[in-house]
Amino acid sequence: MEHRVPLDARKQQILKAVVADYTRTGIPVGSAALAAHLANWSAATIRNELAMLGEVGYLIQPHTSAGRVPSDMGYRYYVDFLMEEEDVSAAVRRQMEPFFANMPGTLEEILEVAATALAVVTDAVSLVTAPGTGGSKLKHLDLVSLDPRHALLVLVLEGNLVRQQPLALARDADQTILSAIAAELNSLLVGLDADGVGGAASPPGRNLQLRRELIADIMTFMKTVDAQQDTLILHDGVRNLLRQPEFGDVELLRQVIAVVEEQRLLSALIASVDVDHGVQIVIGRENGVAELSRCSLVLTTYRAGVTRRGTIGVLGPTRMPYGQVAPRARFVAQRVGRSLARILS
Amino acid sequence: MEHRVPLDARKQQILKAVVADYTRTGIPVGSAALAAHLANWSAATIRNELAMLGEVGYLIQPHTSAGRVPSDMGYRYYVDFLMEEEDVSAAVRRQMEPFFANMPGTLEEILEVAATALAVVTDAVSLVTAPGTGGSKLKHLDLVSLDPRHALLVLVLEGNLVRQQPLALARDADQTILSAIAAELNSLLVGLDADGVGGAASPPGRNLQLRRELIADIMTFMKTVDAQQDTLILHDGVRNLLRQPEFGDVELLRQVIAVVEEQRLLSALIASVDVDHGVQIVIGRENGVAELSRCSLVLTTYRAGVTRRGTIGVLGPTRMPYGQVAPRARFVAQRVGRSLARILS
DNA sequence: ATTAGCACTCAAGGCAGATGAGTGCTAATC
DNA sequence: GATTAGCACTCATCTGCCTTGAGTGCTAAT
Repeated sequence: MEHRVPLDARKQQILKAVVADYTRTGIPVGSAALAAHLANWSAATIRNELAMLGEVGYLIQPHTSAGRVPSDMGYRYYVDFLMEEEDVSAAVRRQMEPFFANMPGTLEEILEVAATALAVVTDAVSLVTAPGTGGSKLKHLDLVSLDPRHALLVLVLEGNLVRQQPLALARDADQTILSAIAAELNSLLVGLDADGVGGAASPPGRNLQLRRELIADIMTFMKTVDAQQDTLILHDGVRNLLRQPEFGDVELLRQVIAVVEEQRLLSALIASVDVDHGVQIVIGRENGVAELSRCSLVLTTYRAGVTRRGTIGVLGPTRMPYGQVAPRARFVAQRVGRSLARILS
Repeated sequence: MEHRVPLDARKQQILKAVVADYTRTGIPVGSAALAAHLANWSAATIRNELAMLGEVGYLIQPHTSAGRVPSDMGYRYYVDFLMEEEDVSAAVRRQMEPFFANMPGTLEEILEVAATALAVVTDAVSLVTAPGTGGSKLKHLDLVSLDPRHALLVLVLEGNLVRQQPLALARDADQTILSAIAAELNSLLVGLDADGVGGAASPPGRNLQLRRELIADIMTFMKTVDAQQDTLILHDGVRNLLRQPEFGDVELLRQVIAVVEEQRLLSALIASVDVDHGVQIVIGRENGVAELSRCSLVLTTYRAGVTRRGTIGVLGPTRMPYGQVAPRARFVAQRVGRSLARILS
């Protein structure tokens, strides 16, 4: 189990063929099948090479009389050195068309549509996180009177993210008062992030106490928004997993679905994605989550405005057509970025 | 296959015992097991009764040498006449506590939490629809300048539903102008529903053209919100299905999950729920969706404010402890109603 | 009307042998 | 020295066969 043993050209070609074949059929591939593909060498030669690839840990033999299957390490080598990305075919673009055609107007809806589209064209589970707000700045605020002692705080944050929160007021205030205060606070706070809001000092005058408390409330709420935005993960396409033969074992499947539905483990995993190095592929056990040891992740990021980024990706069986999935994920990420550019300032 | 054949007391008792046993174990129940429970009669007597219950269609025998399983009709009789609802136990309440304890502030989040809690305590898939807005009224609006030709329209609707939409403006307008217009429109439109907004006439004065177009935009957007709100269905707990032995067949499971994820069929089904007749139970084939023929639905409604209602329910295998699931669904629906009452005006 | 007794049915599980895909090794070939 | 044909060997999978036992329906006794 050496680390990244270099391979000569023939071994590379054979490894690549094994991955290709196994990805397509899902059954361990033997020397005869390979010899048919790679006409240059006989089955016997290939058998020798297979044995060596097995020794260095790139291939696994489920049992003595079976063919070979790529190990996690084998996939890693494949992905790093051998994989060729296919262009996103016209057929696939057409398949996604209906989703993108009437792209809706709000952030959440766009992400949802993207998740669905990506799930459809990758035959796996798609994962989409909302763009982190990472200390996003206040763009506008409003106060709506609910009753004399309660108001609804509405914030418009950088990126046209709208969030609302009901607040208890320290003293009675009707809509007229609230509107006046909102106007004052707008001129005071717009352009600041949560910390900036916390440090802002309301000038003396009418309703000082009330304004001070509202500023504190606004800061708290902005921090909450910043925090929660990062953890939201949409997903779609769980149904696709059920078609994969490797999940014929229902217990295995249950664990995977549990991880996807419960999100906790997933968000940790996704948080570790390197920022925008194209597509990042996490293979099998590399992900460190025991329940996902038979799964791989293909992750990329999309841009939401100038500074913010979200993650978009795919969770599927380790036996996945990486060469197709990666460009499709990137494609959807780009479309999302473009759609967001339309609705974000 | 008569319709709703009446049963004498003993047959009722036996049917009830069959349902109870089968629900617990998941394996067809035979005369011996029943004789142990119902000490009054011997296995032979029970065998006779089972045969008769089979003839009228309440029980099914998977094969000659197997015990009996309730048919959809059998479950229907059970649910209508024999079922006893269990109180929601202290243990279950405790299980839900953490979810309800820090109930969040927005509608979507509350529904999401409810879905999770219900899935956990029913061991099935929970379904939650947002409350229909059904012509909800405008409570407040705001306009935020994005750039001279674009503004973000923010609506606060009855029930503190906040929705936003970017708009293209007919002519340049900065934040000062927009704020002034927003104030005017507020006094003009607040309290009206989509149709009312459409019929409102802006008084002559500055920016009349702009105000008119904005009113049209607002009406269109309100209609969109009304429409989309009704179709949203949250779900959680797909993982629970995988534990049920009846879904050992992966293909069957795939169909169910596909229906849940794709929503179309589901929303039609849920839309047919009678308004607030307590809990409604749809058993097996009754639901009319072929893919869900082995599933049942337990549906109820929650109140959101005075007039609005949403649906909350459970999708699980036909073999489901209806006597437990129904009260738990009702319980969660009540808690949702109460939480919404807090955040809705 | 109920029930004990019994022959009968049939799914499920275990076992033995056949099948065949695929291997590793050896010896021949280029 | 590298390649390859040949071949014995391994072992999962499939098949058919048998056993087991749960559960039945029927008959005759209570």
